[in-house]
Amino acid sequence: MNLDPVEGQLPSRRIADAVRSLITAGELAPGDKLPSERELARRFGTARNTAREAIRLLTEEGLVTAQHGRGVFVREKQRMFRWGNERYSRRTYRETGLTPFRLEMARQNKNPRVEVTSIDQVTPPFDVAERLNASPEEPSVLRRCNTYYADEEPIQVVTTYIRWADAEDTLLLQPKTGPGGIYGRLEERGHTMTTGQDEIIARMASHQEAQTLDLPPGVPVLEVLHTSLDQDGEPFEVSRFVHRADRAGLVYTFPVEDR
Amino acid sequence: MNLDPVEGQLPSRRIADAVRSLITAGELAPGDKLPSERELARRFGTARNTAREAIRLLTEEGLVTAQHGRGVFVREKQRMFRWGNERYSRRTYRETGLTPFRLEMARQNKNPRVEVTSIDQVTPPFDVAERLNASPEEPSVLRRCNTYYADEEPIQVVTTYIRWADAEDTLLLQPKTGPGGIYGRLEERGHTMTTGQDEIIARMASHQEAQTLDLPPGVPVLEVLHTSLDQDGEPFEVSRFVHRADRAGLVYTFPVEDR
DNA sequence: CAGTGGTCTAGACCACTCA
DNA sequence: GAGTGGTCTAGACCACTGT
Repeated sequence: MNLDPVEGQLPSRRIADAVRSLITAGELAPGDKLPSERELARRFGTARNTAREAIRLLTEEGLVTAQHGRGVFVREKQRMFRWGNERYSRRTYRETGLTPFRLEMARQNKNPRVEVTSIDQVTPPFDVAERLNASPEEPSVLRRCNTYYADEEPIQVVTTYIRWADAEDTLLLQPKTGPGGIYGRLEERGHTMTTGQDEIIARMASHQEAQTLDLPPGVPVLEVLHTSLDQDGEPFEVSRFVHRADRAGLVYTFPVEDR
Repeated sequence: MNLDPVEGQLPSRRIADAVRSLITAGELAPGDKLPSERELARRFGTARNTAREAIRLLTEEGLVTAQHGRGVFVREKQRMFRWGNERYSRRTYRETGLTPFRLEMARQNKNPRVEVTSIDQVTPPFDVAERLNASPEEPSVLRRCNTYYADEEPIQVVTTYIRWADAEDTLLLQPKTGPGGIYGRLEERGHTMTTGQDEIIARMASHQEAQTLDLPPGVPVLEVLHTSLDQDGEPFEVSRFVHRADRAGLVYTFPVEDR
């Protein structure tokens, strides 16, 4: 492995550049182990901290990932889960009998599992209250928190908000919401999803999210704030999806109106 | 400023937790200056590197940002630029006479500028070739690279790919593409955008992107790979949008088909 | 057990900002 | 020029992994 040639200003950058070019050149393939921090330091004639700083730079770029006691490895390209407006298509559900999540898992040959982590009556966060026409100052909504697993790996965390008036005395208060899921129960309350709106941002994960999603450092999250509008154009459900961005992508297909 | 109470295992975590709770409690407002690294180290009885590690953790979470020679500051909440399927609405363009970018800039009272950084005939990257039905092994496409600025701050980098057969001998080879922009010229070649598809991922920026976009550390990018389909369902244009994620959000509104 | 990454110490010099 | 973050050194101990 040739690790000498790179010229540069800072020692840490020189080490990072040298390792990065090995990776992009394919000499270090995904899954390969990097030289240890001590070894890099020795070869470049620096202190271990300096080699460590170089590794940190590469980690931040998402190129490598460290494993305690084992080594630093070139990150594997992960298969992507794809979500988007198809997530709300009733046709797909009727044709396959599968929820969008289970359909995607079947496509990828993974074992799906959904864990309902909490169901309670809460005061909605400001952005949710705004979109749901609910009071941000009293416990006006039902909140359902779910974690979705693929082969026991956490993939997405979803928090669903429904106005309390629509939720009380229904199966929405139970973990099992019955046939058709939450949208089935909401139809019985007179809300049919007619329009969807997804607002998407990317950001670094909070401490807690990083733990729940078992996120390696340097991986951002994709956050989708979904609002369901019914036949009267009234919002009746808001969900916040948090995906780990190295495993999830979104796809939206839309007509472009002419006039 | 009360910085003592937090208990925890690691000194660096304890410092980070203490500062984080000051921020979330509002005692340190956006724009406020944190105590210096040396001061934090003194108060917590640690080495400076340990306080520095705490700052690094907070930077990674996107909570603070360091300015060389000035200090570390609580990050300002930035106004969001919102993009999405409205980006391709012809109606908005006809009603306002503004491109989506200029419209969004006008809404936010910012000065728009578009810089065409290159126009050339190239071999398309694999993902583009796939979506555009173009050969990935010969210079089969025109590539146009643009950087978009708001008040002279780089906001997004856009790379547009068009099959060479559709582009040659047109204004698409020039920086100024004429009335209606590139879609105007492509209509003259028989392609009217009828359907759009946006594929969205989030990731950390590459070295070069971080420089072009003037990205602070710890800020991911949103990448949108857009494909335009014409009246025959044939793809005729693919663009890759790279946005800095702390300044940009996406919004998609879509009908939910019933059957 | 040896080797790895994770964290910490106690210094040092540099580049930048601001009064 | 005083104070700040940026980088580096040369050690140290710990927790985890594999043989």
